[in-house]
Amino acid sequence: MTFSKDSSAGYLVNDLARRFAAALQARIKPIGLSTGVFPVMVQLWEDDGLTQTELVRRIGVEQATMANTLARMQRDGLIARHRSNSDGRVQEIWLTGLGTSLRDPAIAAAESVNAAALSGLSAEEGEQFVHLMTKVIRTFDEGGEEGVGAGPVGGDTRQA
Amino acid sequence: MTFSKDSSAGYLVNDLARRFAAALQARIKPIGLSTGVFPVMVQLWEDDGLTQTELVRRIGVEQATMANTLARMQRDGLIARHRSNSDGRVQEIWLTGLGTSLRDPAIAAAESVNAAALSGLSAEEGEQFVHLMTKVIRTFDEGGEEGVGAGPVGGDTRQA
DNA sequence: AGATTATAAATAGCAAGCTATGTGGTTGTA
DNA sequence: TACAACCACATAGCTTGCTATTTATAATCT
Repeated sequence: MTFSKDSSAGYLVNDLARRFAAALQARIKPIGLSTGVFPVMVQLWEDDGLTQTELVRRIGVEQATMANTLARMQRDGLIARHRSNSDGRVQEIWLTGLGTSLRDPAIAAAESVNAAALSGLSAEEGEQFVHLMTKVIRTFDEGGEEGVGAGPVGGDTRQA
Repeated sequence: MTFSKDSSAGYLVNDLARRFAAALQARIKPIGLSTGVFPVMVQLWEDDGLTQTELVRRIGVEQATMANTLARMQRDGLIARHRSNSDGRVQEIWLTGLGTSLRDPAIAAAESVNAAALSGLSAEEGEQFVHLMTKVIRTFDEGGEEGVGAGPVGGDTRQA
């Protein structure tokens, strides 16, 4: 009855997340990126010119969080924002040359973090790990109304 | 080569951590606790009167983070801080009556989050999940110098 | 057309993490 | 004994997340 943190899924997930973030930060800070910016860049490398709303939908963070992140990204020269002509409320987010150029090193950094983190697991265990996390995320998504979660978190969890 | 976030361990861990945190927050906010405070309370419920340094060591957060968290906890009436007589630098952290009284409901809340989150897994899968997370954390700990991580994170990872 | 409602984004303010630095108290040593 | 080094804690300032509210533009409904 002593609530062992060593076997609490929530405790471990939180611990792991901070470790992953620190490891990623260490690798991408030298090229001018940070953890909060990373998911946005990933989306833009895939589809440039998205709107803020669409980024919010895909990444699953709150609109206010996204607005702040984009402001920092603009300040740091990673993106530019243009008002849409068809709808005066909308802003399209476009990568700058700098932003575009960071793609390959940034993705390499992220993949190296994943590889290092999973290096203690067999290939099979690594797949299991990813599979189980996906399953738990799905549980949060489904149980959202009745019980598990309470926020947004986790945009675009469609089953391909 | 499109860096699929759906199979990136780091991406998934981060997503999961935010979901767990939101779910826990929703359950403990009504009793006056928050996610940052929770690990500190767990330690104090186990060993009251610890010093800040000892809490830092056990929880694995930076000293500055702990100082801020403790300040909020004091402001909110969860703890009191007394200077040690034997060493004028040290402060002992003691739970207030309120802080002590929250133990059972808070632990129940945390356990209900874990149960809900893992409700989509079989008992075996749940154990696997916890086991794999522990293993990945150990990898970070070991590989710390040569490669994986870069911060502190994860206090007291002794193998019982 | 005018008033209401809805939507996109920004802003205010807080929590919780981090790095870097400051400030006293303690220790050890020349 | 004085001073240098060390240690515990606090503070400053940043990022990244959140909720709640505001502002501006569309869209809709009499």
